[in-house]
Amino acid sequence: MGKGLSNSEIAAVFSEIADILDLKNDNVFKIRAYRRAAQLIEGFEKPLSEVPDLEELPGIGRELAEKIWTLLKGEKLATLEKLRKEIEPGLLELLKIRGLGPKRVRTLNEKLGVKDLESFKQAVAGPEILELPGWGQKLVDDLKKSLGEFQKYSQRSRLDVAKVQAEEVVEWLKGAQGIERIEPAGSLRRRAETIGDIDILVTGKDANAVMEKFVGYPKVREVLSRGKTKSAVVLDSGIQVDVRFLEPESFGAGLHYFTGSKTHNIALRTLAKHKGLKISEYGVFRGAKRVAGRSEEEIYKLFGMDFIAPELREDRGELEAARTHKLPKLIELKDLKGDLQAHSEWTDGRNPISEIAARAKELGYAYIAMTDHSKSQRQAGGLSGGEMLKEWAEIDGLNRKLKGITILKGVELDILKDGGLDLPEKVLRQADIVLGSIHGNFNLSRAEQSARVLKAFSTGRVHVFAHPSTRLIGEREPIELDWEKIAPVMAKMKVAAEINASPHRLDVNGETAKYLKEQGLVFAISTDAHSLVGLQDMEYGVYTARRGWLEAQDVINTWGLSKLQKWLRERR
DNA sequence: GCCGTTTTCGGCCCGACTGTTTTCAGTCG
Repeated sequence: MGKGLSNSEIAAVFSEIADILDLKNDNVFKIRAYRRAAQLIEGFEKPLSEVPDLEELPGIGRELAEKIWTLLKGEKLATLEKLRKEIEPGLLELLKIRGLGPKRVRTLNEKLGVKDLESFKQAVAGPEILELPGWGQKLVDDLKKSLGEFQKYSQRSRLDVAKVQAEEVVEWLKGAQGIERIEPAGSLRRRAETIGDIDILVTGKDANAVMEKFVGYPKVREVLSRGKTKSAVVLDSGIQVDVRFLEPESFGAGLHYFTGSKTHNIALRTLAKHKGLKISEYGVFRGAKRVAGRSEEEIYKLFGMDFIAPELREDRGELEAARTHKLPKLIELKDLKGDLQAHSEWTDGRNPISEIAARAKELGYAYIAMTDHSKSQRQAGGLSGGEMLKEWAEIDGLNRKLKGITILKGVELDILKDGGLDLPEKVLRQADIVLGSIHGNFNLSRAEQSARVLKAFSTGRVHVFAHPSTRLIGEREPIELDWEKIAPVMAKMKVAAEINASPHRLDVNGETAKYLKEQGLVFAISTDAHSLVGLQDMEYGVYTARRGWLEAQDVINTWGLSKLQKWLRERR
């Protein structure tokens, strides 16, 4: 592993600089430039070290490019070191508390000597805070509440958790009078892997009725704001939900605006400006005249663009592709003809193979791969070569009996620390499909980790690289992998990249998938189900694939059984 | 700090909501 910083680490440096500048009340546009750069870098699909000319990136000029080079060399950034000395380090954390921005934090610091979470806690409890101009009892009470929430719920929610709660709120709101359309927007609509707040847009005849209905939702723990067109609440679960009411002629514009992403919106807005148009959440305007806004299609059309699916709206080239009519025809759930990772009671799954196969058939699949663990996964009941052969014999028997579904004889094979395979090749040769997975030694360096998987793939026995990064969302960081080196070998050895559909994993993620597709790889979207319910997670894998610009043909389990089998055998 | 088919200087996205105010500051998205 080199000492240079990764993209997300560089993004974090720029975010920190922006925060400190904010606290120092520096030039807002300079601050915006740093934040914009941080966002760009965070979502950038390949390592910045491989970008020949950083200044070509939008929002990166000479100074930021130089700073990036410094960080890539593993050197410290003088700017940041200097700025850090100019403020109390504990103040940065306070900015994350709802209701506390740079101005208030600065006031607290200057007038009351607040320097971190602890001293802030004391300040809101004491009497002096109420003497500050503009600080009343209500504000202080609100800040106390946000402080409590910050300590309890500082993380974002997983996509599946947020989606279910949003759907419940939508159902409830449909009971309000005069509702015409209701649509969740925001990162949830873009199917991002984690969700901050849930945004729901509504249009109809009676805004007041909608707001009244919303704040009366039984699972509301607290109403944060209640206005004519916008209200916000916190649910019992801790998730914040915002509801906005829009007039029908503005609904498309509002939906677009609140779906984001922010960078996508800014890019489109900039384009609009060049055409003498102004975009807001109420529509697209030429002067005072609204020229579009009822639907999103209408807005994109105005700019000569095809409709851009929400999953693509991350400012990763979608506007240009829409303008030149080169957007991908994104994969859909109905394109899937099978599931390529599932576990049975032979190892750590809950159900017998027969039940899983029956459910797969109900889901409309033509095939399902049983991929129980290999022997190193002791805690999961991993199988030895002999036991694996017995499981496959059971599958042979089931396949002779079953109609309308084919069970593939698979294995989720551990890639050992040294890159060795966890079962003998002569056993693996009898499998229909072999998934290679990492389940331990997560902390190897980038070089060691990459060499490990490359050695495993060089055997030619692995068909799919399963949950490559091994990250668990909100729980475990991804391992270090050098995709620049790994992708060409996977392409040559015909190893597909898995998009693990479990909402805990979503691995590979959308950005990586987009990059790997560009390197010529194919993909498997698999649920990794350990129960019958788990088989239904496929939708989350499809969302992730769509965020990676994948089409049906890029995904091997959209193929018919015979085409898939041919691909699986071709390497022998 | 970035950027340029009106500019290498002078712009940079902006509206809603709350609280503490009598017209606005701060925060948020």
